Amino acid sequence: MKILTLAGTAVPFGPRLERRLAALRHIKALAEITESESQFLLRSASDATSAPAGMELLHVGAELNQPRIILSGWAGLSVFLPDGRRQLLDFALPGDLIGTSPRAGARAKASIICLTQLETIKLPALANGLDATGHSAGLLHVLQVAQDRFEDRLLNQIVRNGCLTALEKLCSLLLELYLRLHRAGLAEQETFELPISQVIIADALGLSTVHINRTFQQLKRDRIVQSEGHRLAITNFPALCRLAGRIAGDGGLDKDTDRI
Amino acid sequence: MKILTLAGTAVPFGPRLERRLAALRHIKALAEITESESQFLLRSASDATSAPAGMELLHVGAELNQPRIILSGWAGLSVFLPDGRRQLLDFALPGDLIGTSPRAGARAKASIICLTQLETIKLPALANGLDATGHSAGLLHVLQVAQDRFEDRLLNQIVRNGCLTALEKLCSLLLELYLRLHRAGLAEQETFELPISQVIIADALGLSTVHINRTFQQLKRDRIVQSEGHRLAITNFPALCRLAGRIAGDGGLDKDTDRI
DNA sequence: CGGTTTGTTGAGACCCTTCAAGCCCCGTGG
DNA sequence: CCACGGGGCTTGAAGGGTCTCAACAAACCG
Repeated sequence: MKILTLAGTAVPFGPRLERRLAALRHIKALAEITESESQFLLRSASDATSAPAGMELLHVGAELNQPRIILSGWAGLSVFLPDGRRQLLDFALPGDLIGTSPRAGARAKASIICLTQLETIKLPALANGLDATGHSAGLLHVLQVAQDRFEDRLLNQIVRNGCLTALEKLCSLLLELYLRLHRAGLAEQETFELPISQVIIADALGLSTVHINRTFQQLKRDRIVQSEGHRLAITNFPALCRLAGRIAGDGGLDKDTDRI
Repeated sequence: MKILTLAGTAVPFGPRLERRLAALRHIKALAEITESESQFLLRSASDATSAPAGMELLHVGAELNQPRIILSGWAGLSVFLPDGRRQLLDFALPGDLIGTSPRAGARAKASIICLTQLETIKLPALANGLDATGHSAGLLHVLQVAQDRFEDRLLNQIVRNGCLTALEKLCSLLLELYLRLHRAGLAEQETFELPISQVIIADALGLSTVHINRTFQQLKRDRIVQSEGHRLAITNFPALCRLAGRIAGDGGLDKDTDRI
């Protein structure tokens, strides 16, 4: 913990420090940053804050100048139609960067809603005052990688909601979630925590909850997945990939892209 | 045409110059650029090239380092599934910038297919060697605005394909196309050229061509649109907006955003 | 002019939705 | 302690939206 030995820096200690280090780990998983950039982040990160499920973390139109890292819990990028329908555009999982954009002055195009209790930690604005502080290259790259993955997920979501059947949609979503959680270290042995209700999955896939339920049952009946409580286990990975539309063969775990 | 008077620059004249000026107009419609940036673009733009319908302009995985402006014709961002299904993610219309990204080294996540005969003009790489040439701020802003609109359209496409009915999907798409063409100066009196077949619309909306056909007929029967040949006229704009899910009221023409 | 693409129409089947009801779990309050 | 209520999960039945298949007309193109 050589960070603590740095002269003149007011870095917290104990659990507060741990949260910041966790956030830093997530950042470093996106792109390589310099030691001085790490220090900058550690110093200017806030303490972790918690928000209850259902709370709106970011309103449509809000300026994207307040980056946060999700430490635990799930959130969802949502659009609400005038008549009450809701469409989930994307999930935000632990380790994901939200509330920011590589484009200075950009505004949120949709709300971010807590799907579970959510623990986040605020970071300094990464894009705006970068040049002044001299921490540009690495942090900019972090933003760009995050943006790149986000765009990948949007494209996948279009294909999912566009031309797949309900079974394929569900497989595609479960596979994406698994791969993302796996990369974040939150999935082992093809098993992961799925802390959201079937209502939310229905909103993401544009299906009714009743049909999500029946489709899920089919997936279990066919021994492709298996669940107890909120834990989901993939028991036939190749079949899941095939149904999800992924090209047969490897599971894509070794690839560096999110494309499914 | 003071451009021609510049000493030491090899700017073409006649129809070749006209194409470059058209491309420059499209760029300037995205964001303000300096006079020297304009000169840079005019000098390094290539001549216009034409590609037939069906041709693949950009392959998945290709590096996004060859910007082009569409001068005429339509293209489509497409994903192909192993079993032959196709999903159109986005349309590229005259004036749109393709084959580039604000992220240096980014790669195409989907193919770009000519939907009609397509006339394009190549520009110098805008993102890569920017700092060296000194043409950075304005051109970077152009890229970011283009990217921002692209992202807007992706989100709209998710909502469209996610939780709308066939009628609503079609209205939403027609409205987006109208607004984009209107901004590009290609629509007047709520009438525009729709040079694509119903098959392509079906691929974009994730519906069968048969159902697109019937839905289109319903739209005409309800006197919301009207068509002769490949020209489409919106005859009940408020109704179209309402069905498209837009909040009742203005048509959104005065707003600066693409959100529908 | 023939062949291909596009638009159109009908009939039947299938996927998915809606509505309704019941169950289980859990937190709340009496 | 139990009663109560709410949210999530499950199930059935009926209906509708959309698909597939098939055929044909019309437009387009070489």
